[in-house]
Amino acid sequence: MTEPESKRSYHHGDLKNALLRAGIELLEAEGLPGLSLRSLAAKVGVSHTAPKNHFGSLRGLLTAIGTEGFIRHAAFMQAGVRAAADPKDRLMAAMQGYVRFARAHPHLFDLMFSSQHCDRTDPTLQAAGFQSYKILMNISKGLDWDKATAPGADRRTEMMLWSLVHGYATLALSGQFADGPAGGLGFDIADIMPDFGYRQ
Amino acid sequence: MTEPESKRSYHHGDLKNALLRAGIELLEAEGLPGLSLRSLAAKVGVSHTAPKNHFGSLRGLLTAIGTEGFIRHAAFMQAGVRAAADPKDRLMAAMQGYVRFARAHPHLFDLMFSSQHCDRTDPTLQAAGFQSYKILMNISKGLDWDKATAPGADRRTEMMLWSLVHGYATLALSGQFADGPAGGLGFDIADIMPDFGYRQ
DNA sequence: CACTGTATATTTCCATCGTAAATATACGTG
DNA sequence: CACGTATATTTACGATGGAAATATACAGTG
Repeated sequence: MTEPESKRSYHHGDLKNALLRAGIELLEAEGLPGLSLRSLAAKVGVSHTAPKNHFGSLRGLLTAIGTEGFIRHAAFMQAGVRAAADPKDRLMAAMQGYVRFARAHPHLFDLMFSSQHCDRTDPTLQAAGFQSYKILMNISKGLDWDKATAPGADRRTEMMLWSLVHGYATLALSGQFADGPAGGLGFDIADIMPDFGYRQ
Repeated sequence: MTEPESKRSYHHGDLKNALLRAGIELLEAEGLPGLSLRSLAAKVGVSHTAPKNHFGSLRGLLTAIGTEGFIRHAAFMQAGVRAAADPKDRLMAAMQGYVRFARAHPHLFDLMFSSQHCDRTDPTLQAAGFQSYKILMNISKGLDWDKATAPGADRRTEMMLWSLVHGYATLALSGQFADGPAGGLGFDIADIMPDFGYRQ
């Protein structure tokens, strides 16, 4: 009774959001190959060209889904950060949130960073991505390491931490840590994070 | 006159290698979307179903290309390593080779790590990937950091370094470092690598 | 209320794609 | 030479994203 879920005859009324929600569901259930304009339209109950009015093209739809992905991604990072008081704990919480999201929503995570499927020049997508980055940005301020006094230290620190956690998440998802000599599994992001200190 | 490049009538003679070479060319020239069985077959001058005899399917072809990618990737890493005598220099050379390859062959690099397009259970692909990993493995031995005495220290060190360099390469390729507040560019992998020491 | 412009959705059509099945051709081995 | 097999081709099919023309409903304006 709160939402207009009733069947409209011709005009859907909330197609854009419905496509987004159903699109994410399809993506997480069947992966990217299962998410076609036609299968999505069928799931929502519209013609396969209806999405074009709202997203322009498949690429546009995927970009919108990627944007929503970054919003949820930021929420995962922020989750443990609030509770932590110590800078070190906040950093660890953000990193673990990053990885936790990747593990919980692997297909969405892949899509978000795929310039293959997303239009990375889209301002909305960029803005959403920056929200995630900003969390790491705030948390990495004051981190002490050998380049903390070099020119552009803050930017360096952000890039170093982001690279580390993103690489870990990516490699873990693609099963890269599993092969190797005898299975490299069993190590969390916390186990491979240098124990940086904080100054001030 | 060394290679049998002459026109054969029906049987190509060296189709498998020809498809691999032309496939990599197509990939680097037009990206993954441009590399279709049909466009590739046309480029080589055979029917679009000919590749099936050698690779089974498109996925099989892409997996073979990914394998070749790892071989070249390992060569890029190894390139600077030989010349360097100091452990630190060798580590830096390997890392820079990793990034240099990603920058020089972005589409190939993407494909190699894409479980979307490659069959990651393929033994040949896994073996090739492990060759790259082994270079980093040898070089990271003896690296000194706060987890160098923890259980499974070697494995931790490998994963930490691999995550760092792979994350950097991936994020750099997807243009992720470029957006943010005012463009995060201008920092090489050397600029964001903690200055680890070596023991012994 | 009637009229009209616009946003939304459908229908139809097309080029491209990967794959399967049946067929053709050449090679190698006896 | 003959025969089996590896290699290529031809033909056909279902699925996909997109373009274009058409239909339907909505929102103002008179």
